Amino acid sequence: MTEEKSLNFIEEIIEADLAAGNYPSITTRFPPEPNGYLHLGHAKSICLNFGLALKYGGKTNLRFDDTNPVTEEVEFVENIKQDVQWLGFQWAHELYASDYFSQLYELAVKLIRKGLAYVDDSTSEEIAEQKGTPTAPGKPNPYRQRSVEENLKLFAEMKAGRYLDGAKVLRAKIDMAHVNMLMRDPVLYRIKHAHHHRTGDAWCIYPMYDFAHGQSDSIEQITHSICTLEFVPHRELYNWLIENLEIYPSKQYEFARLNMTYTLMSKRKLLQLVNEKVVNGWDDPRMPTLSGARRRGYPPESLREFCDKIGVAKRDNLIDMGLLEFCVREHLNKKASRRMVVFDPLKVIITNFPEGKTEMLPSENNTEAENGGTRQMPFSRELWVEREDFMENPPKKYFRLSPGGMVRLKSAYIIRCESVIKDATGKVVELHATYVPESKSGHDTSGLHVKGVIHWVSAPQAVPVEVRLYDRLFLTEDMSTIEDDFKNHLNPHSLNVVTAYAEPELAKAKPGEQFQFLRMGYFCQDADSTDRKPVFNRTVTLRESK
RNA sequence: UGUCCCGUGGUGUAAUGGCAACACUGCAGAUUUUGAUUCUGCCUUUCUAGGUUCGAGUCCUAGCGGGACAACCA
Repeated sequence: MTEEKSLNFIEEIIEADLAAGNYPSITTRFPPEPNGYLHLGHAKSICLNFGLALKYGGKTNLRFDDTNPVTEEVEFVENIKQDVQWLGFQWAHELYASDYFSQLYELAVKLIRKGLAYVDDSTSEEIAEQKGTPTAPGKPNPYRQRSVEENLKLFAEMKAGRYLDGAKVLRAKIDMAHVNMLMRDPVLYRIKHAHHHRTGDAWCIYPMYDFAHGQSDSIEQITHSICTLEFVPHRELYNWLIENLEIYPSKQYEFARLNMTYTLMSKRKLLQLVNEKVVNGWDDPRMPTLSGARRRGYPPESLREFCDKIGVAKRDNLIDMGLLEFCVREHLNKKASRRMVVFDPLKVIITNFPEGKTEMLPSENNTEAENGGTRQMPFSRELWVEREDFMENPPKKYFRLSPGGMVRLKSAYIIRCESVIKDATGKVVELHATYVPESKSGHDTSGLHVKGVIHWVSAPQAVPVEVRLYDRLFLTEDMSTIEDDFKNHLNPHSLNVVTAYAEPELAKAKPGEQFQFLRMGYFCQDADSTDRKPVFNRTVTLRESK
């Protein structure tokens, strides 16, 4: 019980802060911008932020970083909330950066009064040009010398809608020659005559990220503001603003974002796949989005376990998709009921089984679950088996069906292949077999020992189902290394739809229900299902060893 | 030709100056009415060079390598 898991670097910081009495308790936040759907990378951030608060008895706010009305929508807000809850977390407060627009405006005025911000009439091109480069200093322009009074008046006019988009911006007055480019008089406010999803047309000036995020953290008294590595250079500005605004000193810490093999985490590129209909929406099971994962059948606890396993550090990483699949299988193995479904059917006639007779055989739903129970499967003279489970000329170590060979039909009988029926082209169309009556599953007195066990479905009772077989979205392992269009790397076989024959019990399944199709993988019933045709998504294949 | 961040098995993550470990992957074997699960074993690791120290993956310096930074995006 005393085995202690080592701490990640953020936990170390928090424990040190708590031990030093720097904070009575911690407060974190998860700050998505509602301009797209959440993906696996966000799951890492969510698990981190909410997990920390849970572990140390603090709280976590859900705060939408909605300072750019042009790209943000209510639809995204709703889906983000749903995804966070699905992952299993509950926020202390649902908040919006836009809730603070008035306070933020006052803070900007305060900065102007202190002579630390000015209104600039330059175009964005001019500002970019004056900014210099990482190796060359920027240079100030004349607007930098405007008086406090003039800046106050101009900023008020910006707010009042006196100017067109892009005509003016408010900038911090720091140092145009600073080594950190973000400190070269960063833009704080820009004019956008755009409708905001929450504040409507109340505002025509909107704060930039750097003048909204840290200030929101401060207003909410966030103790540990955790973000990804690309914000490291922003930390200096984050602290500068807090200090000069004289507000609650939240502190920013950065960790490495999640990268995974054969996929992308860029919201912009994912949006492109959706818009160009490369995939069927944000929740397409091939997407690395949380809604895609949910639809594909990934249990939320497996995602949490995954986030726990990958850890939190500061070095760039590329996590094997196989690790996520491992976590998914681990949970599904314990939860999912077993069913038999034949994907590529080959007819088998049991020649010594009476015509018209149906025998009901019990089969275990899940031996891994404590009370998995059993279901009844019809057995009859005509069966479907997997075409792949028969080989006319089998190699040495093959232990499925072959001419004259025996195999166990799972939960049923041992059968022997007596003859192979072919069509004119030589294709195997049917197998004739005999069954061993004494070999009935659970009551086997035959004394036979066969190595192979295969799944099967009774042909007359078989129900056709649509099965969607998903594979990796991209063919390239590390998508961060490509230099051409990412769409060139799409896997043309990422979706393969087949009609399969299922045992009748499967017809009772409901959307969202998860199964293991014996020897075929884990599957989840899709919402596209109809009474006529149930649809199943392949969540993940079974592990396969030779 | 800048500043900042980061270099530990194939991939991740630990080791907090004192025997380099855990997970995933891979390989081999055992069990198995799923070639699944389960179990056992094995392979493979501190970027380089100096320095400090009784002792360095850990501290210092330099080099090398990777990443970030020049949106009125977040």
